[in-house]
Amino acid sequence: MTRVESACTSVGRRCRRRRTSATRAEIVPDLLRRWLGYRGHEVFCVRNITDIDDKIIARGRDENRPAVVVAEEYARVYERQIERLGVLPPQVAPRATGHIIEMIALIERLVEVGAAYESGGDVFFAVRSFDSYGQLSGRNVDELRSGARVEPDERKRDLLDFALWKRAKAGEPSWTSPWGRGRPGWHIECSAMAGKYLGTAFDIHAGGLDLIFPHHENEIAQSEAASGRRFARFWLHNGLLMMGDAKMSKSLGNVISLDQALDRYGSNVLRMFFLSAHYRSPMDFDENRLAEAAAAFDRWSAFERATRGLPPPDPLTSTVAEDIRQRFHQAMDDDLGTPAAQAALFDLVSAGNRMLEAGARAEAAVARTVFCELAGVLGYSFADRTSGAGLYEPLIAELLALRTQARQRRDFATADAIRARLTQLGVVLQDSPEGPRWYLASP
RNA sequence: GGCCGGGUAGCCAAGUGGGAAGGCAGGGGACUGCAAAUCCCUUACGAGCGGGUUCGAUUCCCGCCCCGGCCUCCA
Repeated sequence: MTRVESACTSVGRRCRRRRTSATRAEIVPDLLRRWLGYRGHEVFCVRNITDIDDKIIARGRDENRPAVVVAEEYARVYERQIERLGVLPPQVAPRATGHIIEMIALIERLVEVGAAYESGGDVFFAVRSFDSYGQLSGRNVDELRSGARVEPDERKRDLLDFALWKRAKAGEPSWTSPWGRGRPGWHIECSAMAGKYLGTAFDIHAGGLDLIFPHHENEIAQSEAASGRRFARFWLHNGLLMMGDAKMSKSLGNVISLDQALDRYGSNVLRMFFLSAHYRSPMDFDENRLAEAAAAFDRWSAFERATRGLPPPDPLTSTVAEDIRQRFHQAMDDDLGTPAAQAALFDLVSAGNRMLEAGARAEAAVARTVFCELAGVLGYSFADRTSGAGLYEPLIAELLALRTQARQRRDFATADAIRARLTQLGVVLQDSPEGPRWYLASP
């Protein structure tokens, strides 16, 4: 069993930033999960949702509704969106506000072991009490201190200490605690929920590179100071997704929301976009990239379509397909090397098309099987676009027959008009030696 | 200023101390009534710049330039 915390997702922090990792921080752990699963590991995945913070409180006040209600609404919208992206749902998606008791217990423990102290209703983590603080992000406590530009807070013993519990302010949601009414600070919720659902020590913690400091660093400090055990064995940090300068993007007309992108391109294309670069590299989000990804994915779906009707492969193997499977495995085993893995898939598609061209149908069927298997591991799915038109299917067939008749009497004007009209209606027509084929345009 | 990551063809993007993957776009050809799809050929004597190590560097080392992140509250 591999225990994974997929990402610390905060509801309050949505899409305002020029640079964000939110979507990638969902795609990347999803990829890891799928790959581990394919490799025979059982994966238990938790996605923490932070549903209480300044922004949520502010929004609740603006909308004149309880903050937790607002938060839950946004959380569900978020989850729906991520699901549309084809991200497998986690086994557990705990909410911070449902784990106040666990957080309080954790903070009490930290106070007990001398890693935290109460100060006028606030509780702070004493950073200097934790020797390896800064290790994950490669920071040194003294340098951090000299670089600090914030005015000293007299309630803290040390500038670097961070809040575990915040004394309640008027009009804010608060909970009772041993230190009076208040609410949790940022970071502690992730430690509490990870501890509860994954255990005090677990395998992999994923998240955006932007969270490495201070959030992940603080999670480690809190969790390890309390448990005395190693928190996460491995960290999977994804590079950021640059949304570009909002003004500039707007003038170029390439600013697009995740929902819009999903509507326009579908989840496969989004996935192609994200997996085209290595997960640790930074990448730019703009619509030209999406259009390129769409063109690239079209090549895959064309192959899938072309091989759909092939008889299932008999035991015959294809050395070409097996070589490619090897390449794919090797690329993915080496730190989820999706660019190389996908390159192998593109080569498989080329080889498969050549098999088709050469009439090697049995071998092409093997290529198809391997292709679908591997693309499936990456989370791609191929819908049947040659059916599903429901009642219209017989009508399409009828129009195709009319067009074929027109072509036979060399009435190309009529034939082309039928094809053009069908295209307008979202039915793509392609002639082949075996007769005309059609499919519904994506997404 | 400090720490970290990155600069590879028109665009995107890998691997590698010794032939620079793959995709998109472009050009030529085959097939086709046409189109689409597909196939074949083609597009970096060069990898931000300058040094160094080496028989040999895009790949290692040093310096510089540029881009980005973090270094602060909040998430």
